[in-house]
Amino acid sequence: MTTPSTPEASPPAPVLPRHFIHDEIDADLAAGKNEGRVQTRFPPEPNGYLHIGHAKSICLNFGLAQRYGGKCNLRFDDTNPTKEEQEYVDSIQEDVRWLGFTWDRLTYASDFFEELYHFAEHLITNGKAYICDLSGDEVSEYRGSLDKPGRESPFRHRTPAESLDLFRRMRAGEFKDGARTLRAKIDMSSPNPNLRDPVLYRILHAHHHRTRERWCIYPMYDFAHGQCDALESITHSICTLEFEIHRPLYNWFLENLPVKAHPRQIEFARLNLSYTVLSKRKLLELVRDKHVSGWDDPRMPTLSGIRRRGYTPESLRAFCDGIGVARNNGTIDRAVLENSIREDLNKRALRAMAVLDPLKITIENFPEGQIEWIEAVNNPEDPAAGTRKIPFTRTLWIEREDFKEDPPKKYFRLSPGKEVRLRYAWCITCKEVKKDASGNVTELVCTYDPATLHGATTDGRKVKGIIHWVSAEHAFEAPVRLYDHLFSSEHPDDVPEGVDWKSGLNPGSLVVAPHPKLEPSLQHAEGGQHFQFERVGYFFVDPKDSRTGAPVFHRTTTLRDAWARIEKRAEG
RNA sequence: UACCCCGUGGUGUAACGGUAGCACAAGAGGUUCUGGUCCUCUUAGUCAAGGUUCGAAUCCUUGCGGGGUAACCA
Repeated sequence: MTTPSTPEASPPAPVLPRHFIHDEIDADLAAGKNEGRVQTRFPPEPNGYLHIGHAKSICLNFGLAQRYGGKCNLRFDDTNPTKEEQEYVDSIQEDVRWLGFTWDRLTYASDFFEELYHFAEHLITNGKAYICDLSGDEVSEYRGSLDKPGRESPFRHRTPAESLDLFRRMRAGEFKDGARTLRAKIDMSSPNPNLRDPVLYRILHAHHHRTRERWCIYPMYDFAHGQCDALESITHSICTLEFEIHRPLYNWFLENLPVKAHPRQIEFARLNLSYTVLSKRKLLELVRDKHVSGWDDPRMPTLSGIRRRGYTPESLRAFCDGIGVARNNGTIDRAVLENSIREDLNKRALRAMAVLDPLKITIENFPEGQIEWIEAVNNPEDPAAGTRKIPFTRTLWIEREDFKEDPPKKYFRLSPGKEVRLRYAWCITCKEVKKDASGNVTELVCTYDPATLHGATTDGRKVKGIIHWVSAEHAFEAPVRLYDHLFSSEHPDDVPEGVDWKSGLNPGSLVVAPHPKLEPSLQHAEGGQHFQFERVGYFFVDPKDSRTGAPVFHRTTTLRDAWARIEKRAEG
């Protein structure tokens, strides 16, 4: 007999939090716009690797499409051939797929170069754009400044016929880079500098990663973006706050061009994360100047770096859904990200024992040569993960920080004469401390209580501390890379005038454990697997550097550590 | 100095003129063979001053604070 499922019994579907963009879309839908369609796009420029800030945008754009039963395109905004590369195009697609999203159409702004060119001729013909012969410096001088209106270009009143001829000759390659531009004729005294006759096309004799040498004039972002949106029938063009001031121009083009659709631009605040930088320029600099091993260095906030660090797409999506979407500029605490991966990995990561900073102990009343195979749970959160056997022998490794000769108050771990439980095994008591000539502890001699393998002590004495261990005879060593914040300061972008932002780099962001001792089952760990090293942290088997039988571990994040907090508080 | 946007606990985000809620962080306790997980509880907020209203985080005005904008970048 099965219990009939009642509505109460089935867990409610997770409701993603609403935000202001939903309000806007709902209003558009209610007003009957776009035939009830919702279509978005994620429009990266292929000039760098995607980072976690892009993840927010990806989750937003694809998430909106999912929520409203619409579609989301992936569009490469490739209008500047001097900065864009195929390598970036490839990595971006990989990252979006990895995050778990499937685009409807894969497009490139360059797919629309011919249409954009004709749009430009249309503006010229209608007297709304002209060819300007001013140099770059002159253009910016004529533009005025934030508080001073601009002056009209002397070429502003060229006839449409003359401009059209010049524009065609620009395309034909008759002029050198920078010799002329196509400019919109809008308003040189507008308080919005974007409307002061913005440049639409510039001459660039450059190789483009897709169109090769086909073009020597390229549209500017403003002239390309909205029109591409319209050509793709995008309904809602979501972008970050710094484009807000471009919106009047975005709309001006759509109003003055023969486009069928009129998408709407909506801006939101980009993600900022503490203890890292999130600008492509700075990330590129870190890569180029070798402060990190590459775009996929596990300390990088890039999606490829975060992936190699051991973050899961599920945890990233949960993070992005949880932080909200608004128009306030703010910085998310790194701890929120860490919380999202801990929450995910706690449920799925297999447990194992690994001693990162080993200290040798000898159980003097445990027979030499004897091996006891002890059963250990693979994941207490998931019974289906089963159990495994771990070898216990007379000589073991324990964590050096799990022993203190002079234990502070509330220290539950090993110290002379004190008893602790070895996880899954027996309770031991420290009988003797061996040291080298300079006073460093080299070995502990302990005894074990054979009656304590399962359950408590027989005489009722309490053993509060539990520590992890590895059989010295069976342990193996493997590279274990311990990562920390890339920057020591919480807001690495906030540096005083004249100070290099890179001076905030954390010198301890990567520490390789010198002689970690791992339990034997870990030898067969495969690239891409997640583990929790009990009492230590979550670790990821690096798919890039690991080989069969020779895994390389990356610390994704530490476990929450109540003792560390107590210690820290005691210090100061 | 011009224009635009934004101000809700420490951080981020809800509340759509009607009980200021959630998450993270912080703190206290409980459970636990991970000082993990889990559970309970606590601290803590509407930038300020006026105005409209029976009633304002929400609408208006002013002030203050933060951010954006002057590439032939996106």
